[in-house]
Amino acid sequence: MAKKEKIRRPKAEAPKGFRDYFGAEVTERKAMLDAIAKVYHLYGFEALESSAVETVEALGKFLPDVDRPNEGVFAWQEDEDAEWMALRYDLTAPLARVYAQHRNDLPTPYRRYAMGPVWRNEKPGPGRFRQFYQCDADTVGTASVAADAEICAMLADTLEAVGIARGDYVIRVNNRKVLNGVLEVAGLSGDDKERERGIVLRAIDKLDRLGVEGVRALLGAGRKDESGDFADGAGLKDEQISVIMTFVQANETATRILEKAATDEISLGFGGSNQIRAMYAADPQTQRPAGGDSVSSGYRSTVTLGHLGEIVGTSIIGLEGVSELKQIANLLEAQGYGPDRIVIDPSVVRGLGYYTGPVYEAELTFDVQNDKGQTVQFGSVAGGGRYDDLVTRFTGQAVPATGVSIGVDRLLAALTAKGRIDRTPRGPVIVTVMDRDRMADYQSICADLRKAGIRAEVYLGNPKNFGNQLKYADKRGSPAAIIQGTDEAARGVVQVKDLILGAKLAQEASLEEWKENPSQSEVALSDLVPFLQKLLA
RNA sequence: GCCGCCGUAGCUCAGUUGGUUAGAGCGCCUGAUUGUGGAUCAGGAGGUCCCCCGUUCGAGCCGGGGCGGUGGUACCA
Repeated sequence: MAKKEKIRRPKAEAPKGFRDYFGAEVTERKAMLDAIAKVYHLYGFEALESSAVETVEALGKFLPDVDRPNEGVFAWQEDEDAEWMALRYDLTAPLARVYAQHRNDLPTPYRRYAMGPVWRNEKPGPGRFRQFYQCDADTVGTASVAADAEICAMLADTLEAVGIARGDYVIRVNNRKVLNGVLEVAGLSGDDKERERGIVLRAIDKLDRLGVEGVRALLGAGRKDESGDFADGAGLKDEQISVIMTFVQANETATRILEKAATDEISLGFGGSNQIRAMYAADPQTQRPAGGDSVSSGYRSTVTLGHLGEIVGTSIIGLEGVSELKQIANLLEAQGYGPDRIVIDPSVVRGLGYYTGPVYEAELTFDVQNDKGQTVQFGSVAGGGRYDDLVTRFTGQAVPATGVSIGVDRLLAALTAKGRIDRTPRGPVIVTVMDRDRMADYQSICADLRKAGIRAEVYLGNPKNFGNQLKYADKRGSPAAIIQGTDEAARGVVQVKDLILGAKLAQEASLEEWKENPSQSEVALSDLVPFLQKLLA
C-alpha cells in the first residue's frame, strides 16, 4: 500500500577535507589577515590578488604524473583536447607566473604580499584540510641575502603583531647550500643522484619524529615502521651515511662542544657560565636551538656555524652557505633581531625541492593542548626560503626570489587553543515581539539602537510562544532582550532583560529565587540607548 | 598507496549462545505556560542496524566481498 516513495536525497555534507566557517571563525581570521597585511605593507610590500585558477603548465613540473595531473591538485579539462586547469596549491607558483607575465611593467625588485585560500587534493587529517588560507610575502628579483634577512625580521614582527609574545616563538634559519655542500662531500651532487637527494632531504626533515636511528635506516636500506609499512631507503654506502649523519647530528655536536668548553673553563678555574647557559639554550629532546636568551643563543650560533664550516670542508657551495648564514645573522643583529628570536639551526631543511638558498621556519615554543587535554606538537606555523629558479621556467633568465608563507589557519588554531582568542560569540540585542500588531513600534526601537551603533534585531520568528523568543536570544549569545507589551507601551517604557546576568543567576540560585528576580529593569524608552550602552560596556 | 581499528536514531553508544515488534542518554518538536531563558513533568517525531552475496527455519549478531570512517605510515609542489 501507499508505501512511502523512497526519495534519494543529497547528503548535506561538506566534501571530505572541507568545512564551513561560522561567525566568529570568519571575523577572527579576517582580523588576523588584516594584522598580517598591515605589517607586510609597512615593510613596503604591495598587495597582489591573482586568479585562483591557473593552467597546470604554469603551476609547474611538480606533478608526478602528466597524464593524471589531478594527483595532489584539483585539476580538470574543459574537453578532451583542452588545456588542463587547476586550483592553485600555493601562492608562490602563481607569483612566478604573474611576475614573468608582467615583468616589463613591474619594478625590480618586485615586493608583493598575497593572501587567500589554496587547495590541495591530499588525504585530510585532524586539523588538516584540503582548502586553507596562506598569507605570503615575497621579494622577486634580488639575490641579496639582505632580502632573506628582512623577511625573517618581518616574520618576527608579524608573529608579535598577531598576539604571539616575544619568547613564545622562535624563527630557525638554515641554508640549502650548506646541505648541498654536505651532499657534495658525500658524493651525491650528480644529476643522476636526484632520487637519493630527495630521500636524504625528507629523511633529515623527519629527525625529530624518527630519531637518529630512523634517519640512518632511511639513508641506508630503508625502514619498516610499526604499522607494517616499508619505506625505501636511499641505499647509500656507510661512508656516505656517516657524512650525512654528522650533519644531521650537528645540533647535538654543538651541545657537546659547549659542554667541553664549559668543563675546560671550569677546570682552568674560570666560571664557564656562558658556555653552560649556551649548552642549555636548546630543546632538551631534539637539541634544536630554542632562542630565548640573546647572549647564550648567540654563543651557540657561533659554535654551530664553526662546526658547519668543518663539515662542509672544502666544498665551495657549502662554504658559501655558511658565509651567507653568518651574513644573515649579522644583518639581523644590526636591526635588533638577535638570536633570542632568530637562530641558526642546521636541522631546518623544509621538504620542498625548489629551495636554493636560505630557508626559514617559525615555530611556537609554548605547549598547545588538544580537546583531549594532551599536549600536542604543533610544528611550524610559517616557513619559506629562497627559490632562484622558479621564474626562470617562464623567462629563461635567472630571477632570484625569496619569500615566506604563513599558515593562517594553523596560527589561529594555536592561538585559540591557547585561549588567546576569545571565542564567546557576542550576539545582537533582541527586541522581542509581545503584541503582533505593533511590529512597527519594535522596528522603530530597533532602528534607534542601530543608529546609536548598538547591534540589534527584532525577533522575526513565530512570536506565538514568548519563551521561544528568549531561547532564541540565548542561542544567539545576546547580551540583552528588550520587552514591551501593551502595558509598557502605554507608559512609554520597556523592560530590559540582562541575559548574561540572568544565566549566571540561573546557575547559582534556586528556581524560586530565579523566578522572582528576573534580572530585568524597567527603563524609559528615552533612556534606553544610554542604559544599554552602559550595560554593554 | 600500505597496515590496524571501527560502522546501530541528529550526537554518544547498549544490544545476551543467532530468536517475535531494535533500545538508553543527550538533543529536537508539542503541551503543562498565547507576559519571560534554566529546572521539572507529560507526550511526540526520528532507523534501508553501511551495501551486496552466502550460511540458517530465522542474521544487527556468523562467513566472504565491497564501500565508508578513523588512527598510524608514505606522499605533500
